[in-house]
Amino acid sequence: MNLTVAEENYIKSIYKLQDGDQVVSTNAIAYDLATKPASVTDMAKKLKEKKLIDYEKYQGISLTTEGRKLALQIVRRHRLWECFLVDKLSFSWDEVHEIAEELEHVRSEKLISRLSAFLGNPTTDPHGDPIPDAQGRISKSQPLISLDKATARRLEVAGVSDQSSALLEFLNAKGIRLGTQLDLIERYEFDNSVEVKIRNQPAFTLSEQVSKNIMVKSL
Amino acid sequence: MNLTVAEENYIKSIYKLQDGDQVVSTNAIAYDLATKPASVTDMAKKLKEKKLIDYEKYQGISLTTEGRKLALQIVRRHRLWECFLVDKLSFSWDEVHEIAEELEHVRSEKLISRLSAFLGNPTTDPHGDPIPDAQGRISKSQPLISLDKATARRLEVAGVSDQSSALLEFLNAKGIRLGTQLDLIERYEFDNSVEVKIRNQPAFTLSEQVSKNIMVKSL
DNA sequence: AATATAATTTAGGCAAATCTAAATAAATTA
DNA sequence: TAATTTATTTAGATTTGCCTAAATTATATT
Ligand SMILES: [Mn+2]
Ligand SMILES: [Mn+2]
Ligand SMILES: [Mn+2]
Ligand SMILES: [Mn+2]
Repeated sequence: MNLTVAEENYIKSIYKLQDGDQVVSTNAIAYDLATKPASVTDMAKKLKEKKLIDYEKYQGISLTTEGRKLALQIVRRHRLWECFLVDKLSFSWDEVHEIAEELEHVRSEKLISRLSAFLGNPTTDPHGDPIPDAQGRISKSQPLISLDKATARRLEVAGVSDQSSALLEFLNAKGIRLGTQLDLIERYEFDNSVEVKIRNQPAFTLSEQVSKNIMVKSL
Repeated sequence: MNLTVAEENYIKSIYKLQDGDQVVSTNAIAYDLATKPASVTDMAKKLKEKKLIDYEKYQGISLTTEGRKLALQIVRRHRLWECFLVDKLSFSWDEVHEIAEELEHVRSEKLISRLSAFLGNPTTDPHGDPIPDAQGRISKSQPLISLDKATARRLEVAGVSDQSSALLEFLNAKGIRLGTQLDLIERYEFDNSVEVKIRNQPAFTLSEQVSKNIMVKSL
């Protein structure tokens, strides 16, 4: 199956938005890809033709088994390149998405398997997201909870659910990155803000907006 | 100046074929890019519009100063990626061109400067070709001669002028790579073949076809 | 110089990926 | 339920990059 760059971007977007096996709306895809709903309808017809999505008009879109398989390969490439940029080229986690968005379209089995080996076959990317293996399998880790719902006192940052540069830069500034250990000091009911502390640093407060997007595991 | 992938490939091809400042023919570009002369004419009009080439119909094509500047950046990206593939991902020199042909189109100043630093700011690629610096300057090395014209006895392989997989694989098989030191044993006038020897190995003969494409410097 | 051949350009078309505006269907609200 | 709002699709265009076939220009050969 040979996909164009545009087709790959659609497949990946649908995969991301599906999150399980719900059906995805035309509008949601258009918003995610910064394009127009009419364009999504056009592409939906093509992808259905290629048997990569299930689609009946007005009924939403979902990936076929074949489509999901391809999506996982694209996601794998994207996340491996993000690792490369951070681990080898010292980019920070808020700078890599855009570049990986292009690198992910260079298709070469050998390139990707070698890149993966070169990086030590990582299983998560710089944002804590899992990297599918060459067969598209995702090793399931312990389920994460968002910081705004956490109850345990000792926590470790294991991911971010919003990957906008805005959030990532904010977290950079606060000294929060993947693997950072946090003590949960207090939760304020009034605005659902939460006070946390990093070892050897003064405590500080995070808004619900922020804490909702920080995924943690308890230690 | 924002170029499409197709435009970048044309600019790079013109740069390669120009080799100095000759004018390049429609046919030559079509052949190099495996496309049709009519398509080249179409693109020539667009690139002229963008002031990247000088072009008057029937008079051939040449890069403007601006066009050459862009070409050098593309060449830089291409060759740096080739270095990455060989030095870091252990590809052999006959496998990297195709992949670099795609990677070269990922445009990010920062990516390329970091990649270059990561590789130790190399000045030649795995085929012995020079890598322009960020300003497009090419450090001129001592001029190379092809093996079929060499006279000195002790030689070092410093490049290949034909980069087809066929030649590169052949050289691999013979144990000839960049930096290989050769003793020139004999040149046979009859067919212009040449007998060479690698240290600690039996001597062997190379056809003119082959020796023409091996660039050497004398030691 | 006339003719033949080769190189190049033009004309006309096609496919991919997008768009805007208008039409239609679905969902929500009164 | 009827009206309104929202979501989605269709119709019709545009841009980019490519193609084939035919016309034109340049070059080489007699
Ligand atoms: Mn992408
Ligand atoms: Mn990521
Ligand atoms: Mn290319
Ligand atoms: Mn090269």
